[in-house]
Amino acid sequence: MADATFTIGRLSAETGVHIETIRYYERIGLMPKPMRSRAGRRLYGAPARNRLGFVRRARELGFSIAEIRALLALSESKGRCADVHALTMQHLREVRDKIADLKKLERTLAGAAAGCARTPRPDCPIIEALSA
Amino acid sequence: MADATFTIGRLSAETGVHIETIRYYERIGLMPKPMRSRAGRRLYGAPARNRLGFVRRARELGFSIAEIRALLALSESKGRCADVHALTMQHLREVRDKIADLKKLERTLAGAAAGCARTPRPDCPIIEALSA
DNA sequence: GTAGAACCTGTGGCAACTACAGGAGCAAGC
DNA sequence: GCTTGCTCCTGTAGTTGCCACAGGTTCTAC
Repeated sequence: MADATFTIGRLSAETGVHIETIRYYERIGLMPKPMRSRAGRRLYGAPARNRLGFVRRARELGFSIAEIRALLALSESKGRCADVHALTMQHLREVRDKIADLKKLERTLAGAAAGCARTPRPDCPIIEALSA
Repeated sequence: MADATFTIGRLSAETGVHIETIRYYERIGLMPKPMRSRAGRRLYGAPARNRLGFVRRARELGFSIAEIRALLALSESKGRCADVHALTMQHLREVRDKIADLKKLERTLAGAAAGCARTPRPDCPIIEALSA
């Protein structure tokens, strides 16, 4: 648990990020290239675990890889809080837009489905709506 | 406007679906292979326009290609309205789940951003939250 | 007759992974 | 000391739903 270094399997287990995803993050430069054992296996330490945890939580909040790159740069360069705030607000706006879009969609779908449930006609009103 | 046949450019203009996308739909079998002119150009008629319109509207409602395939099959085989209704309700559930997820996200992001806005500390609470 | 639009096929790219294939190393039990 | 089975390695291809070329032909309008 407090080992200085550990392999990718353990990093994966501790952070909940798939092994393939960790290697993918390395490939695209989101995670730094780790040390290797004599046999060529990746060896990680606490900083890698922290960074990967950061990435995972940011991904869970829906930040894109590009946005996470920016957040990481800001967090490491001790960038101004205002920059982080701006990035977060930008993301928040996108999330809110998406919610609005989906709600509109929901109303349309619910309306179509309700019409269908009410009328036992042979011609389905959902299909009709799509064919219009 | 009432021509018997027209080319892909006109089909694109009339339906609002990109030419590349129409060819893509043909490739994956969502649209049938059209007739060809002697020079090898695709020639479409009203049924193709209707079908493509159907696909476009269904895509706008967020149905996946696989779901649209099912809807098309149901609409053409005069499938039971209940089947269409079930597919729509399934999709509606997915949309509602996504809305719920995004709302949770929105609250988290808004909370983090609000903390940041309120406190002019050197350490950004958003970064801290992600690092935790 | 020729300029430039519109069309053709085929391929590669995007996001953010996931899933192999085919091989090598490593730890533990017999 | 050998085998079993797990973990790891690289590299490539697949996923979804398209979009964007490149490099070529054909059609249309002046």
